[in-house]
Amino acid sequence: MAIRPPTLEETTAAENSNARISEYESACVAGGQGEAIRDVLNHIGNKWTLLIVRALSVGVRLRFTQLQRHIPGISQRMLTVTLRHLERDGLVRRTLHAEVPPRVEYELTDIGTTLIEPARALGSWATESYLSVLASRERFDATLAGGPNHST
Amino acid sequence: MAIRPPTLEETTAAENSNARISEYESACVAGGQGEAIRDVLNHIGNKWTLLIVRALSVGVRLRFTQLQRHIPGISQRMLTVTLRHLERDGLVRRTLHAEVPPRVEYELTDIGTTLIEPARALGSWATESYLSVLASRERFDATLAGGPNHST
DNA sequence: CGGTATCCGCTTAGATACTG
DNA sequence: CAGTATCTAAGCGGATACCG
Repeated sequence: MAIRPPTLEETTAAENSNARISEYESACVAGGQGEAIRDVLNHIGNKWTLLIVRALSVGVRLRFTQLQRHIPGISQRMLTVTLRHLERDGLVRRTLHAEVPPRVEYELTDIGTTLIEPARALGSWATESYLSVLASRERFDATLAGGPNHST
Repeated sequence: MAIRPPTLEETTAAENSNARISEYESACVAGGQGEAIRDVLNHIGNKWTLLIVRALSVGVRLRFTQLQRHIPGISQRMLTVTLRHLERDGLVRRTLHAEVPPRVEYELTDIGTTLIEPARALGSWATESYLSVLASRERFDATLAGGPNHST
């Protein structure tokens, strides 16, 4: 795919002749990246998915209870649900060993492994920008303390 | 930060001596990246944020209505709400021109600009993996059609 | 051990109507 | 033009209890 953001000129042109839509834009909407991005974000944007991926990203298979220890605060239910979603999407492989007591192990699939890099990039960004974001929020909230009208 | 995933040996060691927690793990939980990641994901993981960032990533200031045209399907309300969040977090700058009719322009801040790369990485991953994910879902749903018990 | 089932509250997002 | 206000439905996530 050779999709790239439009240049300034293209953007301006698209704005002026309101009817035309650039390749970039059409790629961002329903048929193209928009749907994929939104669909993917609906899954990896939830509370636990990236944390599970990070836990599995070391490349070793982990059992249910091990995962739970790796992700403090997650409930049994949410761990099950999130793992199920990841398995359904083909990002995580679940292996049930028919023993007593049962043993279930989880690992990233090949596709799941390709998520590690983007996820780490995002995680790094989050870590590096977090202080700045927190500071900005404080400033914003302090400024708006008086009026409900944003621009007053 | 010199945080890196633990090696296999470290992980195994951590599992065995259940009490110890590796640097990587502690960085992933509440005090460290976990909070930042979750907080950030709560914002950028919603339905529209990344689409807005992408629209603004071309580096040109866009007006409210222009943004709305760039992101088909977004409602006035959701555009307002999402932009407000981005502004509060210091990722987007809002400029109100005191004219009649009013003109408001939005652009990425410096920090907002640093989000472009991770966002694009994630977007690319989404686009490239989407077909595979969809296929996996179909397989998963077809296999489970019979029984509610996952492992049966 | 590794789940499932149920209930319930909170947040998100869409539709609609109104405004400086 | 660029919002705000209100209402509502759906989804996400937590707590608890029970099961193979």
